[in-house]
Amino acid sequence: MPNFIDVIIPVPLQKLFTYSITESESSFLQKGMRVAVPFGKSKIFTGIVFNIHKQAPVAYEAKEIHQILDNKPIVNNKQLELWQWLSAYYMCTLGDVMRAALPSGFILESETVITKNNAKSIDESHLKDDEFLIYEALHHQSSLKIHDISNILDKKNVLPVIKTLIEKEAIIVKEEVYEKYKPKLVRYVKLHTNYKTEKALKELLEDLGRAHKQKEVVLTLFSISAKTKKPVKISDLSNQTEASSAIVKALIDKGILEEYFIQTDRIQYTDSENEDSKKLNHYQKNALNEINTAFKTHPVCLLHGVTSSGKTEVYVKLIEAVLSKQKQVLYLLPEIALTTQLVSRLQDYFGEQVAIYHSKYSSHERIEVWNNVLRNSEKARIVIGARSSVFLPFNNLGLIIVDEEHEQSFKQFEPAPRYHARDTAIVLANTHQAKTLLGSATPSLESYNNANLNKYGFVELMYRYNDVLMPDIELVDIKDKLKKKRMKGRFSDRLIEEITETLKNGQQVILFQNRRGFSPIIECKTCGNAPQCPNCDVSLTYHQYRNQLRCHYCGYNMLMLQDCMACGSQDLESKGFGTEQIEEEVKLLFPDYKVARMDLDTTRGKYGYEKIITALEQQEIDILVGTQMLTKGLDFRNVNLVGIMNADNMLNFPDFRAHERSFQLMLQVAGRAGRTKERGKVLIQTYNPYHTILQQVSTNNYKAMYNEQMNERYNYKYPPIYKQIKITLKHNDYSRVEMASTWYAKSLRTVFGDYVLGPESPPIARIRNQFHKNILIKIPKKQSLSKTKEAINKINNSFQSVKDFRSVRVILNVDN
DNA sequence: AGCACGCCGACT
DNA sequence: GTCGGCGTGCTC
Repeated sequence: MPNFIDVIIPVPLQKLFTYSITESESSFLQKGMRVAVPFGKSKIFTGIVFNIHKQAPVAYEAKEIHQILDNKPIVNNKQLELWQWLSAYYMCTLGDVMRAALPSGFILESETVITKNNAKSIDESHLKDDEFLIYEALHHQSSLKIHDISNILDKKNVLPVIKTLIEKEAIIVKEEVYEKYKPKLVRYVKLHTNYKTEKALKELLEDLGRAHKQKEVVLTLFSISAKTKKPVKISDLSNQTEASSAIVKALIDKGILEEYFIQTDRIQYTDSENEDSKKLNHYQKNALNEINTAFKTHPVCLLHGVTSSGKTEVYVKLIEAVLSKQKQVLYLLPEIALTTQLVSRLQDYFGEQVAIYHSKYSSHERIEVWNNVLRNSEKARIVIGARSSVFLPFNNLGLIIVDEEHEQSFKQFEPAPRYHARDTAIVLANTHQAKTLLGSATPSLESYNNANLNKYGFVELMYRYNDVLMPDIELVDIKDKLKKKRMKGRFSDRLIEEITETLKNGQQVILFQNRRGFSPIIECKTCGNAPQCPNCDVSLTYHQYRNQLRCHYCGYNMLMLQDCMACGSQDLESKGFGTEQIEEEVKLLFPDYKVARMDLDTTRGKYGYEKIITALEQQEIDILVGTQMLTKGLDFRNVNLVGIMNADNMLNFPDFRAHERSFQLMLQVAGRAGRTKERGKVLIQTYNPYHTILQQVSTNNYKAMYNEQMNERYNYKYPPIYKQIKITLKHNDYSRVEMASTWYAKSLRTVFGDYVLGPESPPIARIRNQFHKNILIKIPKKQSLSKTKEAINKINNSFQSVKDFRSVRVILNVDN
């Protein structure tokens, strides 16, 4: 009886694909192994085995698989369960989930390799120019890839040329699959076994008498191995002898030395001294007990702990308890918080058992972490990671901690799956019967609401460690200051006073500027024209450090203009409020102090972020100007003043969560001030000091914010009162999206009536030359989510079958 | 998503 | 006359 497998292919198709396998393959293969399969006309893709069965497909003949890629499953059943949930809940394909879940090194794709057909001699004069160029190149190189050919011919569409060459039987093409992951091998040397005897050794050293360098290398090898009693790395050897690798190589070639390889992990953790975890204070102990009690009745618990309350120590105790039961722990953090002190703190406690997983890691490093988790290895009992670490192959998870639970960046927006890592983590924990702890100083309305409804357990930790007082928060009315002429640029007299005072005391200052959407733009003073991005409906922003105008949406850039594009006037003015401007102004106001800036531009590169942090810690920086990045998990002893340059631009952001987010952001930044005995100071500059959010921030009144915002959400039917799905349609032809979105919304209204909003053009209607339209579906609590999605899918299918609409891209975003 | 097939404009 | 543009349809 024939055997078959259903396979997930990493393409956005809502289908599994069936391939036929042999009897022996069927006894070897297991769910979760990778197979290389032919897909389409010529390509070979990596698929994950989802099902093994004997039901032959009826409508087509199944192809045979190309190759089995694993000995053991690399994805376990619990993960496949989670993948199915993700694909259903977030309305994307299993292929989308697979792409996001696996480190890219696991997903092999075939490459077309071209070689010369030696079986046939070709009259080169019959070849056209392009054909000749390729044929000629094959004389020098035995094989070429598509990419090489594009380079040789200097064009991108090379397939027709290859086709004619095949017809002329000049070349042969085949598909080759490369394993992308290669274990890292380190080169070691030892003396060749021929010279193991003392006599042979003596002769060797005599022979080398005149080759001083080589003799030195051999002697150094002896001394290193005598000292360390360990294998000797080639790199160490050539470092210590200052001999070039050529000399070592010569010795290897002569057969005097022998090289060999040992496989190592790319990520190595050196410091093996583990610290004991700290003793908890009274409040922390209480919190820990309450969490444990909550876990008895609730799978999820929310920990509302103010900044500096010592949440981390509580986490550490919880982790210790789970580890002692031989279970795994996942510690989720927003991406930007991952490069900070917190990670090293956890490593101090748990040493080698900590593995880190995030986007700055190379694909190879991620595969190593993946394999360690899969094997439940000692090296990855605790994974600290960004949102994608919910995809790791845990098999015995005991606890998930979602720190900074309120962070919006846990939700992925592009590409699909548009999942929320916090919510996914809860589902993941459930499949393992594990517990989830959500921690935040400013919980999301969603989680706080769930705690209020008793869906989650709830624990508060409202006392700062060592009884440090909450910073004193002062609102500065810049409208009033402007009227009274008490502003110097963007700085009010109050802010300048406080900065001066703080610096005088030898303390540091952080200035926060939320740049989002309010970067400096250039405006002509004569005609008011501001240069626009040719691909998007936004003004270009000015970047001083490269003297460029850039678009934040598509990356378009041009050299800074000398004169206005519209009227030619040279009177150009930079408007707006970026970190660069602030930095410039601070430097002028406080020329005797060191000023640094921290934003996307200055933290590029693997260690850019760390460098600035370290400089601040070492007090090489007096004033740090920065964006959101400043808010995450940083603990600076000597910062006593935080200035928020302009609170209004975040409050006025067009998003239903803008107020909630402003509150969270401002309190988080405020938390950076005064973490030691002395009480910190926070100044918030605003045009509207009577804004309720600002009042709530200044009194640190989370509950007031929660109640008021929930009221708003109720009135305007927003989450968490209603569930929400956003549908975005994109096309480069405006009238086409217009028509398509009207049709789409109308169909939705036949099912959901008034719960459909739109279509509406977003504030930035065109990005990368694509026009956007948004439709919003509100889903009341009592309405079935799965039925709703079913209906949407149905409408989506009929939409796709309208010819004119097929080219319109549709993006479904659940819980946006 | 890729990739092939197929039908219309700007070049030798 | 061809080269190459991208609309349309399919992938086990």
